[in-house]
Amino acid sequence: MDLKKLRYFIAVAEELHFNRAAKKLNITQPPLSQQIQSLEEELGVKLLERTKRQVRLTSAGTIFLEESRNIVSQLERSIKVTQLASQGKIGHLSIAFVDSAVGGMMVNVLKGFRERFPDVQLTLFEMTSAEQLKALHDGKIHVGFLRSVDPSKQITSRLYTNESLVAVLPEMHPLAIHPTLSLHSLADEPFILFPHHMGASFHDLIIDFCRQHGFQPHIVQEAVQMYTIVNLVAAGIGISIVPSSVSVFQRSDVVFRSFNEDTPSVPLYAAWKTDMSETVLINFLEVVKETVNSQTSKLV
Amino acid sequence: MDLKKLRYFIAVAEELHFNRAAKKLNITQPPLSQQIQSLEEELGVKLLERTKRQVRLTSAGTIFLEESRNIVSQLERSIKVTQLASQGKIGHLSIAFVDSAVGGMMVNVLKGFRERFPDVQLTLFEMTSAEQLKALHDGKIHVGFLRSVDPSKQITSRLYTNESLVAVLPEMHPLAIHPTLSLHSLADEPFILFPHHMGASFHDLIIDFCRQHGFQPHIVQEAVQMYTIVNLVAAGIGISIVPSSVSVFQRSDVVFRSFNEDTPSVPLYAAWKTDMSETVLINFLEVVKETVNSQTSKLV
DNA sequence: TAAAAATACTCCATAGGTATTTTAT
DNA sequence: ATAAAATACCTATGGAGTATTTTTA
Repeated sequence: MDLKKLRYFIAVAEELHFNRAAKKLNITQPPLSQQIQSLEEELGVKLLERTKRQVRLTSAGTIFLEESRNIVSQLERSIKVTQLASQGKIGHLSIAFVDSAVGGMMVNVLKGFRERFPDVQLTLFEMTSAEQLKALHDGKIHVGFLRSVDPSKQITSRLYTNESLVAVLPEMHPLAIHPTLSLHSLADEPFILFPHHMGASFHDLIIDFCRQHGFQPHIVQEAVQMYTIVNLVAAGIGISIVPSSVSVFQRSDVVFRSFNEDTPSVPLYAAWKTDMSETVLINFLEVVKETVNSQTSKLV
Repeated sequence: MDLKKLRYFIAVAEELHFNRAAKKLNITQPPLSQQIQSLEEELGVKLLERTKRQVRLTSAGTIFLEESRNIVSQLERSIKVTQLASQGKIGHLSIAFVDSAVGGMMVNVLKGFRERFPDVQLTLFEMTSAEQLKALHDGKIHVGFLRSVDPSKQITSRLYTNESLVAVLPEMHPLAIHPTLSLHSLADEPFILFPHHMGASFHDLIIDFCRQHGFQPHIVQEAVQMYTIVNLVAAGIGISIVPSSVSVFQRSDVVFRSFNEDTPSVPLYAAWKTDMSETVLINFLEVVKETVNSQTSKLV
């Protein structure tokens, strides 16, 4: 069954005149008659009554006209939807991020993407870096913002930002009176840290940083979310070292202090499955790149 | 756009393998590849990812697969519906009848039709014969059961039944004590009759009947519906003469009495537009004919 | 090397064209 | 006599076939 036949039938049913319909369809009358005949034969149904110098729809023809219109318009709609999907203008994108990334440019990325692709549905997940890598492998998310790279070639990463480290202290802490501090002054402090087993990289970064300055931090508490760590510091459980972007999350009883020393930089990567070539993702990564560029140029 | 392409695409999308899909479609692999290519070109969208020795759907392809399935199944449904309509197995039929016809075989006709064509919707109207002829001309009803024929050739009528006339008397009327009566005994009675202006034939039939037996009936009241007439008789307004089938409508205070004389017969016709060739109507008239035959044979 | 899709090309079915006939008013 | 659909016949596009090449795991 060719959709063309349906269009031809619709034209004849609308004009109730083979010649006019043929003109409208930019063909001549005989092939139109043939097509309608073949359509009727294919259905085994008389659709049109050719009589008394005029064409009339049979009742079955009336029904088939309605149906044909539906099918043709549905096909047109389907084609449009498919084309929009292939251009990444509609569809769905699942995005994960480590909680400490929210404070940075993430919100600008999301705003920019939503502006350019308002009909793409975004689903956001907060996950640790390790959870994100697993979710990427499993195809649960399309893209992640995380702090460690995958060893395999199946995941592609791109550096998004590099942050320095800052100390988090209770407001009443003696060291809080200075605008900056030295790392070794924290040597005897109780530390709250991201757990090693949930992602070695960030944990080890802090430990190494301390070791390079002559001490082994005394860990009294582990916590997964950076904002949990900040809250624990506020409660007086201990102090911590976090990526600088966490400091956008201000709360009472807590202060952030940068170090006199150069700190190691904490990377934030955007990561996606290497073989994932969906246009929604390509578009999203494009917006990510643009956002990074515009932010960086502002800083200059 | 040929629906064939959609079917081909569905097959490939289901098998994710051109050779197997081609086998399933009873064609060879090369034309299948070509058809899919031409479909992709027509849409301007890559539907399938041919890579690494395997075929995969793109996300746009996934959407188009869903859409294609819908379109194909809708087309199949549309064809079926149209075929059923052309066979008169679904659809709609508007039927009118004079009120006095309900008592006769009408109910058997309706029952028989409903049995054979349960998916045809019937709409019933009670109308006078004149109203029915107008409604037939206007295309408001498909078929009518009425007591007069249309002079024009546009309406075809077929005799359905012929009834005799009976008298309707109040129960307490002196003439009611006899099982039958003579027409001339009604010569001085007050008559309730169907109005002349609403359809001359039945009115004139009664008048002529009386005249042939030597009197002019004294009309005290007119009423359109036969059952109204019966109720008026019950109320003591007068007496009347009605088609015998009206007597199936028994009510207290009223008796029906047949005449000693031969009465003129009152015809009941089925009537329809001559150029109306819809199968629902043909089927209905067939059932009408069968019902008449089976009823008649029962009487024998 | 082998499996699978793409390409090359051949053939025929059929859509669409022109010319003409049939049909109903 | 004329308007309109059907029919006859021709041409050319393109769908399906066979044979072969390309690609990649």
